[in-house]
Formats: sequence, C-alpha cells, structure tokens
Amino acid sequence: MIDIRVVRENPELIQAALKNRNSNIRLEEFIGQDVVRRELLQQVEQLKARRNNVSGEISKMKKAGQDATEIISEMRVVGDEIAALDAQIRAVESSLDDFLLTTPNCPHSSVPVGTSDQDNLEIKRVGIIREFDFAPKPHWEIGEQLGILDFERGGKVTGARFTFCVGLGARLERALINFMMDLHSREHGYTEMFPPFVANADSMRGTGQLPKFAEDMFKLEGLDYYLIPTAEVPVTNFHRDETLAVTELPKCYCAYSACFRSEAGSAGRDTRGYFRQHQFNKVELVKFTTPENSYEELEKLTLNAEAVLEKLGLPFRRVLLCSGDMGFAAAKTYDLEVWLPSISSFREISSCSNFEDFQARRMNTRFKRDIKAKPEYVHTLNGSGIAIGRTVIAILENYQQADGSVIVPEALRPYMGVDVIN
RNA sequence: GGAAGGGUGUCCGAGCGGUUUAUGGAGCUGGUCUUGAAAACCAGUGACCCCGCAAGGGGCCGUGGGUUCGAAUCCCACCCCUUCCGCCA
Repeated sequence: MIDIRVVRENPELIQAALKNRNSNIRLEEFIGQDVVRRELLQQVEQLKARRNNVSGEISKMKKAGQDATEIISEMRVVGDEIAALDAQIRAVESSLDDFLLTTPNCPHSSVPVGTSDQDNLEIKRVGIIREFDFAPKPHWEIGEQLGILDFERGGKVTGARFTFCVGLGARLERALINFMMDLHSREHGYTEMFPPFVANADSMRGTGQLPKFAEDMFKLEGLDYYLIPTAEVPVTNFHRDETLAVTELPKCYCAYSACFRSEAGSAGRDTRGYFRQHQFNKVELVKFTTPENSYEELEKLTLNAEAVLEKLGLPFRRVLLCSGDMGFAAAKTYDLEVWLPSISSFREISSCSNFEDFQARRMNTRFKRDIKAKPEYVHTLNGSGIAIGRTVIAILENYQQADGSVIVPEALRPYMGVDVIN
C-alpha cells in the first residue's frame, strides 16, 4: 500500500511512477475524496465532542433528580446526524481503501524505466555454459524416458499442469529442498520455518495477492482460506499486526512450501513439461529490516539465492527488472535466470524483491527504535531460494548425458545417495 | 462437531448502561531516607490510530454490526484461547 500522505503531498511524483509501471490510475478523484473525508471527519468529531459533553450533563441532571427529556430529544437529533455522517465517512474510506489496495508500489530510483522484459537490465552472468557434442533434449523427454516425471498420470489423477515425480525424481525434489534449507539455515543465517500451506484473506491482502489477484489463486470452497501461491504469504504475515524491536532486525526466515497457482491467464504458455505447474515446491527467503538497510539486505538475499545455483554448478544470469516488468508489490526486483540448453536461453528460476514498506503498511508490521519511539513501518523483502521444480528442469537439462542418464551435481550427492540418475 | 468458561492498557487484574477523561496492583522514571543497596514512603508514567499549523478534539476494552440521548458494560454474528466429550494423522 502506498502512503496516503505521500500521495497527498506529491501527487505528480506518484502519478509519474505509476505511469512508468504501465498503470493508468488517475489520482484526481482519489485526492478529491481524501479532502472530502477530512472535511466530514471534522464535522462529525465536533458533533461527537458535543454529545460527549451533554451526556455528562444528562448524567448529572438525572443524579440531581432533574428532568432531562428535552435535552435528550435534542441529542437524539444529534445522534442521527452523527450516524449519517459516519455512514458517509465509511463510504468514502472504503473507496479510498479500494484505491490504495489496488495501486501498485512505486519503483525505486535505481529501477530502469521500461515497458516489458525487453527493457530488463542484465547485471551479471555466472558459470560456464556447457558445449554439447549431441543435441540436448528438453527436460520432459529426459524425465519421461528415465521414468522420473510422469505427466500423463498427473493429468489422469488430477488434471493438466499436475505431475508425479517418481523414484529418483521424487528423491531429487526432496534432496533439493533439504540441500537448500540446510544451506540457508546453517550457512546463511536464516531461521528455518515450516508454515501452513493455507492462508486467510487478511494474509493474502497483507502481501498483496488480494484484492487484485484473486483469480490467480485456489480458494477453498465455502471458506475464507486460500492455498498459498508462495511461502512468502504465511512467512511475511507471521509478523502481521506486530511491532518489533529494532534490536531483532533484520529478521531472516527461510521456508519450504508447496506453492499453488491457478495460472489463470497463462493458458498456452509453457504447457509442455514441468516449467509451469499448478503445484510446485519452492524454498523461500524472507527478511524484515529497517528502511535504511533494506537495499543492502536485498543484495545479500540475492547473493544467497545465487549461491544455490553456484553450488549446483548451474549457469545463470542476474537481471534487474524494469519498471514495467515488476510485480505489483515490489519496489525493486532482481530475477535469477538459469540456462536451459534445450532452448538455448535463460529462464526465470528466482525472483528477489524489496517491497520497502508496501507490504508492511498493509500488514501493519512496524518496529520501534527504542521503547519510547514512535513505531515505523519495517521494510520487507523476499526471494526464491530457489524454485525446486525449475531446478529439477535445469539439472536434467544441464547434466544430461548422451545415453539419456543425468549426472547428479556433486553438492547434491550426499542428499541423493547416487551419482547418476539412470 | 458438542458442552462450559474466557478474551480489558507492558503484565496481572477489577468493572457488567451515565464523574471510568478505564478501579487497584506490578513494572518503569524521578525523589525522600541510607555509606551503598533493599525495603518503606512520595510524585510521575498508560499502548496505539485518526483530524488539526497549533490549542485541542475524536476513536480504541478480541473483530464487525445493532439497541440507546449515552455501551468495556445490553443484543446479534464471527474469530481466537482454555477445559471436557466425540472424531482423528
């Protein structure tokens, strides 16, 4: 949620930022309603002050045995006026809320202005892209031939975009989860968490999935519960409606979860294979920091995600997303893209963002610099550390052999118990 | 799912329609006393949100509605916690 005060004081700044995000939201109406709200508030509060005073007098009169019927009937009228004004205020506030809850975050000044992924900025490349002396196969062929990915039965048992991992395929998922969780919790200093995979609407609103992106999620029938699209939701909302001490910041959490996305609107995209599923595994990194440290923490978090790819020997690049390609809640985002030999290009495998106080304001997550200080909003960050299913894809493709087998990356062998999948 | 009890300020805890602008403790801050500390005593201190340049005002007793001139207090719905029963990995 953007800051209503900033909108009030610097409307042209916000308007320009929104335009860079391809958002054509108009601020005039909003600003007009903001003025109306404050005018109504002053009126109603004056009446309430009067009611409070007179109520005291009524009480005294009754105690003194005097007749108060006249003054009470006078107050009945005031009460009606208050009720009417309160209703107007509620209406104005709900439309202001609608605006604030559906307005995206403002990009950080270091974010390049652009309209699509064409305008993203490559920051660096890491790793050596392997030369193949045979035509590398796409992961779905490798997976099916090895009997470790079963798309057909996934379709039978559930439906499109659901897949069975079998044998060493299942173990590979599990090994990657454990490998990444160990790396982040033991070496990178994150506190391990195992969150609920279902979250309520308040939480979804807190991190920004609601109200705008309801159609991207699976909702449980008859309940106010949603399957989480990422562990970001439960882990970030862990501190919803809390005031933290500055001494406990930064708070760094890592969590594995299954992730569920309806992928509405992506029909036809990546229908083949394991790349875009309705359910997938992911290890997520989440941080809560002070405003002055959040960008430094974003760099660290992104490096922590990169470490996974480096240790697995997977070539990748880091790109800085342009203003038009960023997610709704982010102020700045780095994507990590892993090399896929079958298509000779990089594909997204991690997304690391600083949300500044956008989520904190929605969630009411604050911190105090000392016991007497006024609470301030924290900054929140998160990043995939990293997506498990896409890592499986990258391993199958980058480590495939001419005979159809797949070498297990060395860092993963203790977790797999085998050197080769064949 | 059924039954009962309960959610009040940093904490404990009173209040069940009108000087409660939330009783009283504990805690915290300052002071008196003391070589120092403890104890005792005295004084101060109450989260947080909104409007306002300010003075000040409004709100806030789990959440949301309602009744009333007036609600922490009454009514309705919901959420959470505790105990018991049932079911269950």
